Amino acid sequence: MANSASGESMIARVVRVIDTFGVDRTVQTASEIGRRAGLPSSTAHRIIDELVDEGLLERDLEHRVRLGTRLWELALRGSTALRLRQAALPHMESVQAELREHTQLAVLERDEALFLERLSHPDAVSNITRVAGRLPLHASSSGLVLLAHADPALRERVLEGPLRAVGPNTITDPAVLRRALAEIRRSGFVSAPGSIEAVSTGVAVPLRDRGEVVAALSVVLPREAPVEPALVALRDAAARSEADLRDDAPLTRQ
Amino acid sequence: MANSASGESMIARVVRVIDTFGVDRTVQTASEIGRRAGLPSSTAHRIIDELVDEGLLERDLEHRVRLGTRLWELALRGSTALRLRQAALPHMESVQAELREHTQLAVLERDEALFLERLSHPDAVSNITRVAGRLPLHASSSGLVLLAHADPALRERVLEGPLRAVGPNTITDPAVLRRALAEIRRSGFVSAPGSIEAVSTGVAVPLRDRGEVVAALSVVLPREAPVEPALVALRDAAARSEADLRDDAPLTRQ
DNA sequence: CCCCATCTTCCACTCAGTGGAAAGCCTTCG
DNA sequence: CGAAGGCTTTCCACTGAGTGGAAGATGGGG
Repeated sequence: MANSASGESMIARVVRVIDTFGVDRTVQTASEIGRRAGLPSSTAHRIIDELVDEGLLERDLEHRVRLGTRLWELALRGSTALRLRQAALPHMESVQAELREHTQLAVLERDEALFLERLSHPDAVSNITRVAGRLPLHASSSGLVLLAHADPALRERVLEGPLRAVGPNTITDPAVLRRALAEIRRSGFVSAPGSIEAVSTGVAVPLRDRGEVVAALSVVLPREAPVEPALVALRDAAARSEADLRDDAPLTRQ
Repeated sequence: MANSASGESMIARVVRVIDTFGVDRTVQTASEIGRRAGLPSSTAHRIIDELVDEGLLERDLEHRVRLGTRLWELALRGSTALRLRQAALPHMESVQAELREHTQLAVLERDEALFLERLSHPDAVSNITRVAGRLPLHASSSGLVLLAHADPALRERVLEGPLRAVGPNTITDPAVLRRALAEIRRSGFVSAPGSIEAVSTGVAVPLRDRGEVVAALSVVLPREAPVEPALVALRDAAARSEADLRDDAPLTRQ
């Protein structure tokens, strides 16, 4: 029966195929991919064959399939994510060298925080954040900063939605969250002890491009560590990153 | 007329659309994308609309189109590129801090070197390498290492192809290149003064995963700088990165 | 040797996708 | 202020890219 019984498009199917891969699932057989993507086996094989031909997926000698390097290249080369990371990375390195803690860069993706970069430090407290990983907006310091400066319609949707606890101190009361977000906008930063894990405090500041908040820069401190030095370092790093974004702007203005 | 007059697939068209973006072209109108991808305007608009719906592209309020953050996420989350970068990044930072020079990580992509990471240093000499950028294999220190350890069939194709000069000292004689590659395999590193730019020397070593060369780790030094300290630092970084890859392996063994 | 999972090939069938045409919108320029 | 040009949106008759079940091949493990 052609085309698909469900009426879905080829693009939707390709996204579902690529979406089956994750940090914890970097290699699969074509049959596994098909099952996870909800596709008949012969259809899955055909689509995967073509993605391999285009370099978006790669097959090894045992027929196992991985995401292709070409896909990585296409997705990064002209991306906002790369530009943000390039601008922020040297300054994140400075923060991390000075504070000896995890340092992170996140952006808003739909209704979650997506982490573009995470410089881990062996001295630092345990932290679940992953590069290309997501966390709920209300349950991470980065997410709180992004939510505070987000489009009001999105903010209201998040405030109305379920606010599930992730850590022992995750804010789950909408009224409390609303006040916290207002305070973040006023003060320009957040310090969130225990929002994700009991032993740590996330500290985050906004990173702006032409006045708009485009990312959040954060560190993860031990729970009782003083916040002020981290805040100073983060604000400095954000300011320098913003300057680099401005310097870079003519290049991207096509 | 349906389907396409050229008989090409939807996947091929989507790749052509995304391929129109690059470091020097991060924002375009849908009409520009269509022209560059060789698609009729209405077809281009329709494909772009759907890619936007899936988050692979994003449209701003002026109808300009960028690569989507969702595409970045899908391409990175389960990718070999991310895994290699995560393993290597802390050690690249150490190399860069010690040597105060550009530090790079590259993989083989078809018949070129693709740069996964590049830690730039303000003190360092000028360098054209870009993250998600490519260089010919024979014309960069990273590329030479990757080529030395590549599949023999690929190596022969490169040796037979035109070997264009990129810098003043790029090797363009196949016999000379063949000997250089053999020496790299013997010695385990390359020092390539002027292969890209007159003022600099690239030094690169292989990075292995389960015995196979999966990447090249390199630094770019001033032309007359001593190579030995850089080589020691790179070898150490490669060894530590390889250890981190081994530690990480159970996670990715699904 | 059997079982099971994966992969490959086939093919009748059909609707996702096509692209030219027309019209609307917006910006720039004279 | 109107014209020009480029972009975007909508329409729709048309059709081949894409479908998925069936059958068979392959290979690993018990």
